[in-house]
Amino acid sequence: MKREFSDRDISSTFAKGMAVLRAFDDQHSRLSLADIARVTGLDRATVRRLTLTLVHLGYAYRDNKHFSLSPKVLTLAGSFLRGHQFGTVVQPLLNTCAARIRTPVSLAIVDSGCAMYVAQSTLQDDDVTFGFTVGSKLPLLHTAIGRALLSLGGASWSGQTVDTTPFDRYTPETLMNKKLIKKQISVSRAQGYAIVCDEFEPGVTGIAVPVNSQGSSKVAVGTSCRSVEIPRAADRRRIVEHLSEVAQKLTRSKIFSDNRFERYAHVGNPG
Amino acid sequence: MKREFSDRDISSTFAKGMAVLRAFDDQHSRLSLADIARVTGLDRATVRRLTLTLVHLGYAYRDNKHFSLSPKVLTLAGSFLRGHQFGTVVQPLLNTCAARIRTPVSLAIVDSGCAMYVAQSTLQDDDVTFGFTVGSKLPLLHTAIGRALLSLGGASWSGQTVDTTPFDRYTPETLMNKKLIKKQISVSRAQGYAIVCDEFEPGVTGIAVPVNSQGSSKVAVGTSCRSVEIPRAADRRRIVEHLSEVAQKLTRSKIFSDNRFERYAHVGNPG
DNA sequence: ACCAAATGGTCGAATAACGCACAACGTGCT
DNA sequence: AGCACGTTGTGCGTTATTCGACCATTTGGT
Repeated sequence: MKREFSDRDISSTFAKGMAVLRAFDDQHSRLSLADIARVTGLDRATVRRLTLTLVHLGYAYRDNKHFSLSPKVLTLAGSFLRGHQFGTVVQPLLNTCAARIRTPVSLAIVDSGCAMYVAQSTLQDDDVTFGFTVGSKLPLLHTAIGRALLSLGGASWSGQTVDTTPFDRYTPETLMNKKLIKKQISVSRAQGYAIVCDEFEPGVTGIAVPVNSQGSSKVAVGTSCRSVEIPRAADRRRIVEHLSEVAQKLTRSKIFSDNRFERYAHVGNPG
Repeated sequence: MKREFSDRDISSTFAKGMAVLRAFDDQHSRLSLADIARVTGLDRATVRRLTLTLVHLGYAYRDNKHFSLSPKVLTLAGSFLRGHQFGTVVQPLLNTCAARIRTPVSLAIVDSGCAMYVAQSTLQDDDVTFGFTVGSKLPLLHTAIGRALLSLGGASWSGQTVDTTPFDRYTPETLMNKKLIKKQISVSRAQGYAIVCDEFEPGVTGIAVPVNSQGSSKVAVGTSCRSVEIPRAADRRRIVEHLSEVAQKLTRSKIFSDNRFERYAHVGNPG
């Protein structure tokens, strides 16, 4: 019989297991087997086996008939973070920048149609918290950091992304016209930074700067603050300058450059 | 034929896939297929299929004959963090505490014989960085946060852990005598905090406080600073007080309480 | 208390994955 | 070159996993 999905080089069992892992998200941190089966669309018996495997390996806990992720999943993220020197290089850069501009600074990349935070320096003594963590996803089209990411890469790519990415009206200010969004992205590309007011969260303004990563990976660094707190152009310029400094240092650090991200297989074989 | 490993309720394929994921650690962020096979002890053909599956799903990148984790693995951690309200509750607590005591504050749990960081507030404008991130693992026996964790749970458990956990001599100050380590743990248990000088990193002192989680999960909050910077007992007391305040607030927040962590399967079936 | 719907667990036939053995290729060494 | 070595890729028989169906219990409604 034929395999319905892909070649022999891909293990559907493992793929299903990862789907089970991903079934746990922000809103659904406690799931029953039936829940997981519904979310993933997999057979219930299969879900049961895979979930019990997860418990057996220590990546999930069981509470009678509910399951939840265990902290052990953090080890996977930690390997990535330290392997790419986030602890020693990236985090200090974000920290000092956040201290200077007095707002939380985040680093994001593009992941499957979203901007995803990969590092963050929250402000100390900050009463406001947006609740974002490493791994948080934000819309690409209606956040400053998203538009900074879109301004990397050519206009054809960003235009295509704008055309194909669905989005909601998050606030009354959300730009719904794709043409206007593209215009804003090209403005951001020209001026070297993106600023978005109240389009995603009411009363919150984001400012972000793309990181020129010398390669094809798309990285941006940005910050958020209350819209009322950046009235003057001088303040904005100061923030942009500090973010740009971080972006430059990241570029020079080569952490994101060349073939560490996104590049697939650049063979250099003679012949 | 018999199964060599466990029942029908566990999928060895999925378990092997997770082993491949874990093969990538701090030191080895770029691995070839043969490397992965060696590290995991799995068959090379199997490793090849599982790794290609990982690439197919977007959790890993391929660079000709080397593989590395992709940022997508952070989504798994993010689900855990936000699902347990780390962004909204835990992080602000750590941030304000770090600002008050002016040293980085971390939250750790016990994970397979180690203390593992699950949250952290690095100090802004800090020139020193230990390079730890979420998911970092530290020894349980020779760090303050580890001994704070050991002071939770009974003396029998901590004693057994001390007896069975292998360790190295990290510095000249590292306590090598298990009896003395147990003594230190019981001192920590009595006084409500742990302090460890120079035993893991030379010149670095750690102070940590256990979080009474009302359940069986083991959580602790701690900080590190240069040993020369905490000469006076008053300073230490101040740090301990602030850490204890965080611990109390975490206890009251119930994030770690009852059966969210560590509890396994308390079945209530009659008969 | 009753039934209906949903859930967790189990079994067997169909199917997918494993692990072995072998081939192809690139690399370094004498 | 020639050889030894390490690595990636591929077939095939054996083994494990899946999927559907079937109970046993639980849950919720009236």
